[in-house]
Amino acid sequence: MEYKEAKDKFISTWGVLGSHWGINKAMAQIHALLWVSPEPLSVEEIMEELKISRGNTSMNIRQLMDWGIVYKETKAGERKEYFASEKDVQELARQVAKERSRREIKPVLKVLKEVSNIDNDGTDETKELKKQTASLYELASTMDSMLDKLIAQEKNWFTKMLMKFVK
Amino acid sequence: MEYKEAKDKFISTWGVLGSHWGINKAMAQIHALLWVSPEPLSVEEIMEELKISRGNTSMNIRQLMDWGIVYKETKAGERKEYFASEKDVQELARQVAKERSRREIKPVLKVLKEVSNIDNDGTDETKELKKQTASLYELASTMDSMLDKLIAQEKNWFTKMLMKFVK
DNA sequence: TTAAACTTTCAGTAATTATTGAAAGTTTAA
DNA sequence: TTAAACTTTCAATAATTACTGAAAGTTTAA
Repeated sequence: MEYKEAKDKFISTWGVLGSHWGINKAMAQIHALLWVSPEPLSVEEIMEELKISRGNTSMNIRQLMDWGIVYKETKAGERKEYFASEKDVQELARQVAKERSRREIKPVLKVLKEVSNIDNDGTDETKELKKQTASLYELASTMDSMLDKLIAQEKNWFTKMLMKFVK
Repeated sequence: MEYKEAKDKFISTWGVLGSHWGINKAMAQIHALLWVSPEPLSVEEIMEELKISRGNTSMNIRQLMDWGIVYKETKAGERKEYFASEKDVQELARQVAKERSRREIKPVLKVLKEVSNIDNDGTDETKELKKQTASLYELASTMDSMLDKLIAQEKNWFTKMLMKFVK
């Protein structure tokens, strides 16, 4: 496999993975492109490489910056903006964990807590609702605590921890 | 909050969470409904409760069965089929982990391995592509090994493991 | 200032994904 | 058998989501 083919395969696969995980294709592909690019890229270059419009590029770069995994860079003496991705895989994992926890897990935990704490009126339905949402609450909060730990720790903590269990 | 309100809130929240994670709303909501239902439900009952069509109900129940988290049950002397969800939260987590690993992580690992192993032609671009896809490969395979462990273990392993890190 | 070089926004449109509902298929009791 | 009771399929349609491109906005150098 040649460079170009391999790169395109990676970008395309990353796009597909993203869409399975609720991240739009363009956003995932821009990230993939920057992830493997040795130099920061301009909007023009990204548009050109991925064959997407200026608007689409601009909006998705912004989202990647909101997620904290893409940065704006300027080259001395140039007006144009360039974009580069966070290159450290641990840091990438930390940021993604942090954002998904904040945006998705935390709000669900809140609902699970509320629902599992409704008054017990003694019916089977209510008992089951309380029991089942409480058990999901436990699972989700355990997982979320783990993510919080991960987010708070230094870079290598995650891999170190995983290694204990994998080896 | 009353029973009905709490239940609807849970079902709706589960639907939203699903769509953030690439699972369609109807599928997530049917799962939520069965998860908190003390008794198995018929297709009619599910349609009625969630206000969705027969076809939609049927197709999504089938997917839930493919995922291994919903079962068909028959009541003695009745022709109609009833459906019940796996009620154990650990088992639910195991099944979801198993399916997502199989459907999404494994194929991505395959691509990452291929791409990171292309010939090094000495250019910066190729070096960066190899380096960055290799580091993703490491992360993803570490995580996947963890999932495999989880999938293979007895029910409590997951929580036990997590507890070590959370406490 | 101003105008060139660039970025962002957003209404309109395209593409994708989910849903319906009726027809086809299946099972079972009589 | 057969026909009633049920389930599944799938073409048509609706709903959602993503994308485009031109206009508006911003920044900077002269």
